[in-house]
Amino acid sequence: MNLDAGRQKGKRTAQRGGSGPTVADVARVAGVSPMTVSRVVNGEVRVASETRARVKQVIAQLNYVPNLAARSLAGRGQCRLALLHDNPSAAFMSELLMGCLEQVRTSDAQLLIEPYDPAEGVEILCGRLRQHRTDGVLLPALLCDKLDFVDALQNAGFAVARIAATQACAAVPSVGIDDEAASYAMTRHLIGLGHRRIGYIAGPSSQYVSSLRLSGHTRALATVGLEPDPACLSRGDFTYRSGLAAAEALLDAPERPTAIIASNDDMAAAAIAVAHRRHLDVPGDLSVCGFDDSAMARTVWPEITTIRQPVAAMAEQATTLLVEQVEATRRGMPVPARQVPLDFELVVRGSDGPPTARPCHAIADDSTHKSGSMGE
Amino acid sequence: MNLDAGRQKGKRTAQRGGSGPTVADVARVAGVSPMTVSRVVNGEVRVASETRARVKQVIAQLNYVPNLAARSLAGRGQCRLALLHDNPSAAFMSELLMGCLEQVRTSDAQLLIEPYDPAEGVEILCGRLRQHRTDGVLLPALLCDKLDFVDALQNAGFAVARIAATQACAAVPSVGIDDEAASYAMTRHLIGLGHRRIGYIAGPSSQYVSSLRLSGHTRALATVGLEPDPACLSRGDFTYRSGLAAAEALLDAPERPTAIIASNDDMAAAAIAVAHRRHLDVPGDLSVCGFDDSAMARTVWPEITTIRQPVAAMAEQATTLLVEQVEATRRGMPVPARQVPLDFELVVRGSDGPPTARPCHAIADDSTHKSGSMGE
DNA sequence: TTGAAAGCGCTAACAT
DNA sequence: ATGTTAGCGCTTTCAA
Repeated sequence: MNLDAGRQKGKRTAQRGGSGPTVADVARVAGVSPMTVSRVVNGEVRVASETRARVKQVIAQLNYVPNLAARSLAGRGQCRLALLHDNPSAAFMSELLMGCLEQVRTSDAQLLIEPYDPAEGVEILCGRLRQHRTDGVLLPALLCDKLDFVDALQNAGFAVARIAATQACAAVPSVGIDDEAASYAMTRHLIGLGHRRIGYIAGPSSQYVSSLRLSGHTRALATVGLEPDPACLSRGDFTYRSGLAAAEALLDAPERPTAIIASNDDMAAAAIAVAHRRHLDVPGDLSVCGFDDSAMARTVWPEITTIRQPVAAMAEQATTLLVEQVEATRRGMPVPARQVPLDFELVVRGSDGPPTARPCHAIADDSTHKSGSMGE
Repeated sequence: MNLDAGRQKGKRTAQRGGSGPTVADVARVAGVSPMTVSRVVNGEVRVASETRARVKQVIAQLNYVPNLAARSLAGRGQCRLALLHDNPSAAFMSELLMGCLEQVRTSDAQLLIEPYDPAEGVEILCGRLRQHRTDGVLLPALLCDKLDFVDALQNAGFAVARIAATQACAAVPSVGIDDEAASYAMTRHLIGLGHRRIGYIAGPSSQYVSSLRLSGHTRALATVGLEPDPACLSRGDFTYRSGLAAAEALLDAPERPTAIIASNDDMAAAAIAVAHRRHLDVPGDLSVCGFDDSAMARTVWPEITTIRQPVAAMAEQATTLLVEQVEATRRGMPVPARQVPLDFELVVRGSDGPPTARPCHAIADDSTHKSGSMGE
């Protein structure tokens, strides 16, 4: 309200363009010193709870927001994080960015997006990072599974956090879902619908996540006494094109599966295309499920039932972890590498249904089942 | 090298953790005052070219980088930009973000991502923006074509820049490609390949961009004396699903087209799916082209020949424009709204070829034709 | 538990 | 054309 009352005394306040109230303003109104305000804002302990309450109240009343520039100048040195970027999926990157940006803003860190070309060595990369005064590195999917790469980064003195890693590694902080459990949930879902003959399109065996997802599938099968059948297993390399061939193979089997689970959405979309080419109705004649909830899952028709990773949340967590680490290291008290497991979601859309039963074409759009999953 | 030589004299230099050399360091080594260094760094005019050279040299030698926090604290008040976000395409957003971030960093501005739900009124939005002390708003695709919305924002006192706008509007700074020209180029490309019977899947007439793209197509047709044929025109609403129906209609025509141009990639992908369902080879029996170069264009098979908008570049430009505007306004000297036209690219991939000729299945991968285009 | 003083790195506004 | 002075808003360090 009469905020200016407080500002009157300032040497030459008010005329500044944008900035709002400062610690000094708050201090004056609350009748304390700027220092105390600072303490309250930063949640330090040694403040009388009475004082704290009063200050908080004034802060709210004045709508005070700390000036980040000033804050970082004054010491609590802003840390610089680099988001390494080689994952070709724009959708993934986009959501990742949203999460990082959000957290980076509240932690008052700086975020650089650093493209990484595997062709250039880690050495070169480290050089570039150092030039930018990078403190910590955010390692999203794929990249974070190259353990020696991660190692090299750590040895070079950078703090590291892994996002959506599938290789376990206790020495590095990580956030992610439990792929095995998610895959298990998906197959259980299909079994629950009544499917017994389920084709599976696995990823390339060179990627660890492939075996993780496959083993979740196999475990689910086992719960109803089903043995893995070679005729029901086919491999792709996560591209749409490879999904085409894999789906053809599955549907060529003497006894056609009533459902196909692809280990990512691109391959699932390909499976749908193949089904359509053969004039099979999806999900009437064939259920198809994916994994990842990428953009593809919602653009093709019918929309794909899939597993959603909370990418933004993961990015936020990872950023927090990283900032935590950097600040701890600065104070010379390293923290243990935390592993943060996050929940996945089984998103049921229009591409699956009970076997052989007639279409049920009503798209069960977007009703999502929350599904807990605890990593390690 | 012996950077410390310069730092020796400082009261208590060196021991700081991250930060590198400061203006003072540079000044000392160069034998000038900090102010002069500041002037050189900011490219001010009134500096003897000799002095400037010397300072620049020292800057390079010391690897000096200005501390943004200090800079913004000291006055040249960092401006806050909000990127309004309602475009569902993650790929678009992602690239947009990359561009913004890059430019935001070099202009020393702050970027907030502000989701916008059209359901909430502009009023609410403005309130939120003001709370965040927003100076300028970045308006990407779709949103920026709602002229009254843009107006409201300007009237509320925010600087605005439009990205990939299709509605002309001289009062607001904009960057984007010339959709009409791009569409013209695409059709000319197909004509050059020998196609004469070209199906076209337009966007909904409610979006201005649809007519822009359609008219470019029609103009190209006219260059070889072709009249627009109703049987060759079909409409979708930019979704994959609508593309399915539109393509069916086109291919049901008594005289089947030898090529289909869809006015975005999702619908083009749908057209390919329909073609495959009918056992038509793409591009052997039917060429299919898209628009936008979205992720879809490279995930389906064959990969889609399409028009690429330089989204990142657009975002950079727009950010620059916006910062320019905000700073001008602060100094009370408003600048005219600039319209910046950017070049598009015709990206030739595997989904098109000469009519009826046999496949030529060799994917002409990623060879891209630069193609100039001047807006308005 | 609180406050006072000093200064982070930079740049306006005034000297010179 | 260059230098001086003073402070941006905050936090650190030290004192009360």
